[in-house]
Amino acid sequence: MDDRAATTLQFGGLDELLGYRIRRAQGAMHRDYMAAVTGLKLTQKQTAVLWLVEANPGVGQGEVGAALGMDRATMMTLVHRLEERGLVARRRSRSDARRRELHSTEAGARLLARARRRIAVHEQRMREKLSDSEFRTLCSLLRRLAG
Amino acid sequence: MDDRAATTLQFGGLDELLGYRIRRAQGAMHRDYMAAVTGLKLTQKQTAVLWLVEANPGVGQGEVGAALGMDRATMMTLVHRLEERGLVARRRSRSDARRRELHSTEAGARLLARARRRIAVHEQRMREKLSDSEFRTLCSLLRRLAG
DNA sequence: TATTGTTATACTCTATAACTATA
DNA sequence: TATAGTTATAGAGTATAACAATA
Repeated sequence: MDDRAATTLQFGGLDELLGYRIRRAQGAMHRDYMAAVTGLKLTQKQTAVLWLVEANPGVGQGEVGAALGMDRATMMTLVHRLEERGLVARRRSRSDARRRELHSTEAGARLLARARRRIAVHEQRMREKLSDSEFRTLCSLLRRLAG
Repeated sequence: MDDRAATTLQFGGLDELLGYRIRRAQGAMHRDYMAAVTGLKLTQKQTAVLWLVEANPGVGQGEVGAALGMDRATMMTLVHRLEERGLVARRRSRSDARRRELHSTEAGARLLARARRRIAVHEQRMREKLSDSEFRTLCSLLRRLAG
């Protein structure tokens, strides 16, 4: 018999903080995401980079980083790993030699296609927790918060 | 002159994913949080642990981890660091020697009090982006998503 | 056998600072 | 001078597996 296990945990207001609520929701999304893409070895961030590179062939490394809220050094780590795995290619820009243009490789495109199908299932599973209208409201509020 | 910089980045649907929207919002919250608690050396997670320990003196390490969505090993890393810094104390439970009861130290309580004041400002700043009613809606939807 | 904590290990994200090359 | 990328370094969160102690 354990008194403590039976006792409800007091949150002392922690669970009323926006920061806490978002962190928990992101944690739940992350775990479901990881389960959904098992075996593909693609994190949320890596997928986002691949996704943007495929949608914007030749996009600058820094632009992708800025779009995803990462600084240059963080972006380097990510792109370096993707390049090592042959999922993206880096090319020097002809118009500005400082730039590195990112391109999706065939392997990258194939892997992204597989990931997309898995993510669709994952998104569907999470969205089922809300109505369509609630989903739109949530997205809109999250966008305002991030902006 | 750079064509690319002038061109709007195509998101190709990425920004319509719930996973993406939450990640971006969490990123924004995290950056604002870190700016708010500058100098205290307390991450969101560390603060959450301190907060729960203070609200539940003698709480089990595993319970805190479960409440925050962390597994035992992850929790160990966190508690270990807090203990090293003298912010929490670990004691063997008398009723169940497997358990470790967590207690806040004076230094931990003092630091948490300072953090709380900073976090209140941070929360206020972020909440200003929404109306009161929107804030409540957002919290409720996030809770559903995490549950 | 099941549970709690622990350790070792590994990977990812994150950022700062200093550096190179280019504009 | 300013910008884009790079490298080195460091801290933090995350999880898996194997292990010890205890129930």
